[in-house]
Amino acid sequence: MATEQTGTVRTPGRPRSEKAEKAIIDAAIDMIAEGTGVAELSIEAIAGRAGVGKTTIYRRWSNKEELVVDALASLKAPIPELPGWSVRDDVIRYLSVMQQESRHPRTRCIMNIALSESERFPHLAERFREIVIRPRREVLRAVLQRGVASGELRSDVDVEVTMAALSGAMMFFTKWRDNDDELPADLAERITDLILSGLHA
Amino acid sequence: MATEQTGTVRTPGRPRSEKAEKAIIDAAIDMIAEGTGVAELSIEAIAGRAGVGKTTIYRRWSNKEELVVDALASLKAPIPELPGWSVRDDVIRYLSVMQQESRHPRTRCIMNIALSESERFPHLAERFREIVIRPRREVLRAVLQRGVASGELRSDVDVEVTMAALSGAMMFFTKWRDNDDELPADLAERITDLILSGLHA
Amino acid sequence: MATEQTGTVRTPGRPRSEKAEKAIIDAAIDMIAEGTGVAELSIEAIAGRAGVGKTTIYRRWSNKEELVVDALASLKAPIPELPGWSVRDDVIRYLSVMQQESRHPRTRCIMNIALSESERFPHLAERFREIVIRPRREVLRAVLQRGVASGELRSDVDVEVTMAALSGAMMFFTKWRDNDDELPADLAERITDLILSGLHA
Amino acid sequence: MATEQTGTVRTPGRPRSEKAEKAIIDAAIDMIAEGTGVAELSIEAIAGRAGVGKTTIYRRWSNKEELVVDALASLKAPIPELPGWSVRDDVIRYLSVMQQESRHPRTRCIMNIALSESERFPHLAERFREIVIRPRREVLRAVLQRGVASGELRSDVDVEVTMAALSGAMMFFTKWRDNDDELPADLAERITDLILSGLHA
DNA sequence: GAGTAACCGAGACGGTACGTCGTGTCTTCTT
DNA sequence: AAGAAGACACGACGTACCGTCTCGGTTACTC
Repeated sequence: MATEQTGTVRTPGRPRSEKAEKAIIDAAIDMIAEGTGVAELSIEAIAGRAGVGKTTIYRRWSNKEELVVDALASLKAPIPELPGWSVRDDVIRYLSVMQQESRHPRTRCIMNIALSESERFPHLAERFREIVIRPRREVLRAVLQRGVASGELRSDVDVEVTMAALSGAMMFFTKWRDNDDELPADLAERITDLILSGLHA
Repeated sequence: MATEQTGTVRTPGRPRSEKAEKAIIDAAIDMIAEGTGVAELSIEAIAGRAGVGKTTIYRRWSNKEELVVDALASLKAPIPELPGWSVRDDVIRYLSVMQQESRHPRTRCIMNIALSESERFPHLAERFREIVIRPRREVLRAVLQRGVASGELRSDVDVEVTMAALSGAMMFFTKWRDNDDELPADLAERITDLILSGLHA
Repeated sequence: MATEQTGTVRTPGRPRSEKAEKAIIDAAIDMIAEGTGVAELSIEAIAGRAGVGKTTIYRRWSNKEELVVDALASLKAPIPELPGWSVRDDVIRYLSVMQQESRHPRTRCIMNIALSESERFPHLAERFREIVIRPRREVLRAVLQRGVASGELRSDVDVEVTMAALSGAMMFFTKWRDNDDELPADLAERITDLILSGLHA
Repeated sequence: MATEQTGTVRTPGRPRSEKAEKAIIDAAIDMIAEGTGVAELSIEAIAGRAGVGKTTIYRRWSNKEELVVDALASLKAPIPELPGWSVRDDVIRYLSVMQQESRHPRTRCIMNIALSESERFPHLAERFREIVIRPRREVLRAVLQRGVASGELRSDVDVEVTMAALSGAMMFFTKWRDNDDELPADLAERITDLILSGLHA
């Protein structure tokens, strides 16, 4: 939320309508999800679609950025659950889910917004890091650390760089391959095997 | 160029001024390089700075996108030259240059524009792939293939995925690390050693 | 007013600023009065001088015409008061005032606009007829009818044509005489005597 | 013509195309006659319709005004011929023709342009006076002077004012009557009788 | 018959104004 | 005091003409 509620003291006057808040966020998300470019995602259009006055939006968020940040937060994609049988299996599953998600329209939208607007709106990048990147990184780090602990991976593995290599390889391949190249079905496996090949104990 | 010249037939009327074209591109680049966000990069501002009428811009490019694409093309960052002594040295140098470039303001701007606008403007991503990604990929691929040929790398190395892992690790680390983490000085080495460790013959 | 208020029902939302409306009209009048041709009387210039956004103008008037019509209406030149001693005296006075007015810059401007734009903007002619021509015609008609009633004029006088002859003679002489001819000082008397000479009882 | 030919000395170079000149004037007249407002009568539109470059127009006339003036000149409405039987008959015929003309579309256009643009373009008024007003005035003056000479009119008639009263009455009635009033069929007779009534010897 | 000089059409040039749209702020009445 | 409605000043959008300027090509006269 853009405006914090200080303590539990009840402010005087009419309380803010939660319905309005929801309608605004929903309208914003709908428009993002419909592929409306971020350029066309005007405050006026959101207000119109939400059936809400512009004031009601600006009372809550002072920028389009802050609104988008909050809309983004409500889209929190589910974090993959990993069975934990082996490092290789877990990493493959992690990357597979990542690849799958990149096809799902809603996730695509989050990614697009996050990537395309993060430069314009620094808060947005920060928030994206916080709600999308960090939780996933925790999951992946846990997998690798478990592998070190279990002796499946060498004890001197550079965990941070390994994570970057795994996620980065998938993202780079997905986004910057030549358009006419198709995305290999076994990409997750190939990345995993390549990177883990030197890390086994 | 936005308008192609079909053959050598001369169109009637006054030819378009190359000077104006250059002034427009230069103005656009300057504004991008000064950190002017793409949002503030208005056609009117470009026209004003270039000392040119708006019509002269719209006569050549029908969109801000097309103009930015062409401006981008003229920014072609230099491709790193690699000494070729060993795969490890060349890859480290390649990644180091990549890391250095990401600090240089002009390159930063290209990257920012390319990343942030590529979703809004599909042509832009395509052009960026063509003039920035592809040439660098060729260089890196040559290094790896030379390594395979010389026996420095195993003969069954998955070259494409390796390239993605190398570049992706660097990009991911650079862009999505936590803000308070500092970028390690020996990042290029660490990435290289991690990924090549399993690939040596 | 461009937009009529139907009844007393209050429209929702912020009401239109009467101050802005006045500033716009004033700016338009000032520019007209300063001799700014109607061609140079651009909406942007009016907005600038009135310290008002263009939208605020277009919200009220959809055309330059409608704005000019309303500006004109607010310029209503004063109608001459006639002492009523005799038809001849009153008519002479009426025509003299008409001649005087044609020299006063503000009245000149109304006339110029009305004459020069009435063909382009039909509403303008209608409005001019209504607020300038008609009231004066009433005054003049009253004079002539009083003359008939008092026996000063013949009872079969063609009042409408007489009025047209009086006003028309003055206008025609004023506008279409050769440029090097000077306007005679006793023009009002000469016209009056000429036309009334055949109408005395 | 806007540019004068000094003497008969032949200027060097290719002579100006009379065909182009005619095409330009014709295009302008056509557009005026079609009721195209003077505002829409753009130089570019004239050039386009005439199949001529803009330069060819600007080489001959430096303004839209000068072009319109020349176009106007080529529209010279025919001067009424008067049988000369009696002053009354001639004046009635003169005014009738004037009234008829005001209905003919081409004449209407001349009038409209002349009236509506004469304030913006002073040359235009001057030219209109010269080619339309003055010749007609000569005809009318001749009629009145012949009447004085023949004894039909009093010898002290104020000829100039009489002419203004006759023409002015007709113009005023035609232009400024209330819209719902119809133009009386016998208007020319009524004006004539009214004004001449006091002038008979 | 080769120059030469002004013409021709086409159309690009730097400008100015157009009328529309979205921004973030404000002002009104209603809940 | 928050709600919706909508007006406010501002500024960019993309379009249309303005009057000027190049282009390659076309006449007509002069040498």
